[in-house]
Amino acid sequence: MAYSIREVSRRTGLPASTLRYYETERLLPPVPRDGARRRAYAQEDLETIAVVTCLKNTGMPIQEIRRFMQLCRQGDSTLPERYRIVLAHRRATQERIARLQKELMHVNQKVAYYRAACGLLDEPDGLEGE
Amino acid sequence: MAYSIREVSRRTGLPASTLRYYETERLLPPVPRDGARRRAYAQEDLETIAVVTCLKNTGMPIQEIRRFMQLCRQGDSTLPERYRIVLAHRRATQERIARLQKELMHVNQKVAYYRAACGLLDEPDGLEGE
DNA sequence: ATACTTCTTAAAGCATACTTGAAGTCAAGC
DNA sequence: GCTTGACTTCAAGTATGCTTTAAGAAGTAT
Repeated sequence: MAYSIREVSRRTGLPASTLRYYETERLLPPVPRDGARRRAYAQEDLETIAVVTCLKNTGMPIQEIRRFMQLCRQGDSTLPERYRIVLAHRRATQERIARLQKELMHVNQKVAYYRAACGLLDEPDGLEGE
Repeated sequence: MAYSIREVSRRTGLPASTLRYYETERLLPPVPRDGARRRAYAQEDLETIAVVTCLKNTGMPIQEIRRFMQLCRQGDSTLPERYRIVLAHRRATQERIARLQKELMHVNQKVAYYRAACGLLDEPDGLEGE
């Protein structure tokens, strides 16, 4: 039921150095060690890492992730604040997506422009794979 | 028909320091100067800045933006390469959006979890604005 | 028991994208 | 004519998020 840092790295796709970094930055709780002072991750730690990764992938800065994860370790009294944080973060993420989609339309216009412009050149092959 | 750096900053929302930085990084062509060696941006430069901003907002790193903008200044012979770049960039942007949307679902699950968990507490007010 | 591998910590280093500071130029207002 | 304010360049500094290095400990294979 305990995973080495190597195994966790394999499962999460995160380099071991990053897992150590997250721990020193207190995004993860102090991971229990084995007899040789090596990290022995529990299932629970894997789930914590998944949450951190989700927040990171949605653009939350390390500082805020630390804040949130610390609240998680402080029990039910922090539930309302955690709720406010995830609500605000959902909003922020929705706005990021909306902004990306808006910019994507500009990129699409560029694609259309270049497709037309290239079509007028002497048919450069190998561009049909789209 | 010529804009001061201050005016361009106001129109684009980018700090003057960033406009200078983009120029030294050759994301913009050398901007023409007035009699006092001050930048006098033309309409064309505003459009160039808009393109740079679009690429930046969609996550393209400075290096690649420089590459693309340099190709733009090299004439029609670079059209096929520019086409390949915008195609690849569209793909990358679509993938980024898709990944964000996937992670957003996880965030939504967190929101639902915390809404329920908070509902079981003594009704903390001021959270209904969603 | 000796070598190899994998881990440990702490500190330093790196990449990216700007931002700030210092020292100087120039036109305008008082 | 002197100050003020907006600009100039160039170099150095900052913030974020890791990654690498150095020095060492412990378990494993020969």
